Amino acid sequence: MAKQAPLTDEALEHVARRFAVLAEPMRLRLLQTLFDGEMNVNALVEATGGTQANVSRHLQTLTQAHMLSRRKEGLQVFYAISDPSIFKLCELVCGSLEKTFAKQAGSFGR
Amino acid sequence: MAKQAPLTDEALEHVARRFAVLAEPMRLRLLQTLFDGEMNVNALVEATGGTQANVSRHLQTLTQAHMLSRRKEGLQVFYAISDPSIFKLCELVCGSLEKTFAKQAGSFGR
DNA sequence: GATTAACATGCGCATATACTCATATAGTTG
DNA sequence: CAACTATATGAGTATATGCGCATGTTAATC
Repeated sequence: MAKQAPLTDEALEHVARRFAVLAEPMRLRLLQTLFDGEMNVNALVEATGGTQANVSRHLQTLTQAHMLSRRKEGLQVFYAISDPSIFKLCELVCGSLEKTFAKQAGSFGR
Repeated sequence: MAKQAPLTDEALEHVARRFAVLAEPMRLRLLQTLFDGEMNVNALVEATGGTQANVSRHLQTLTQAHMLSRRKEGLQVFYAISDPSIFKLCELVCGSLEKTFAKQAGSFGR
């Protein structure tokens, strides 16, 4: 654990943007679905229950954030998680949320 | 590492909300400032350069998300990081961003 | 109890973004 | 080249949220 140097304003904005990408339930669901491995858009549409247009947009956002990789094969496009830190991030947040919920003892709802 | 069970829609929304709280540069700056330990609002206002009203609002958001603790002492209110996972979260994202920037070789700016 | 200090909050505005619908693009097959 | 499939994208709308300004609230001091 090295001592943290304060981040510049620009760095903070980049970090914030990265968190913002993860701040949408649909994108999290897509990531979660991709935990099992590469998938094409249609499969993701069916797995998540979203519309094709919306899923496509979120996949674009995730790809631009360098969290997903994009591989074209004929008519289909396959997406896969390209940033392993995503797994740990989700684990961390889930673990932290479990503790919070444990404290609140099931009485969550804002 | 246990196998990940798929999260419910409700759980996904909670995770998303948590990420959303971290998706603002000003809130990240506040957290970063609080890495050194407890501080009162005035000190945070000076350290971050924000307005008092804005800092207060962000502190409220962070507290409601159970990331900060709030301690009142006379006229002053002291805030401190109450969720240790925040440190690891920031480390993870920063590390991941460094890799991304290394690939882009400094040519970031959308 | 009036004044002052530290912090919180109501309100309005501006901006960002998620969603839907329709349409465009790329690639395959007849 | 026409028809079809898989995916992407432009336009419009609705909602969320960050910010500034002003004001409210709580607590200490005179």
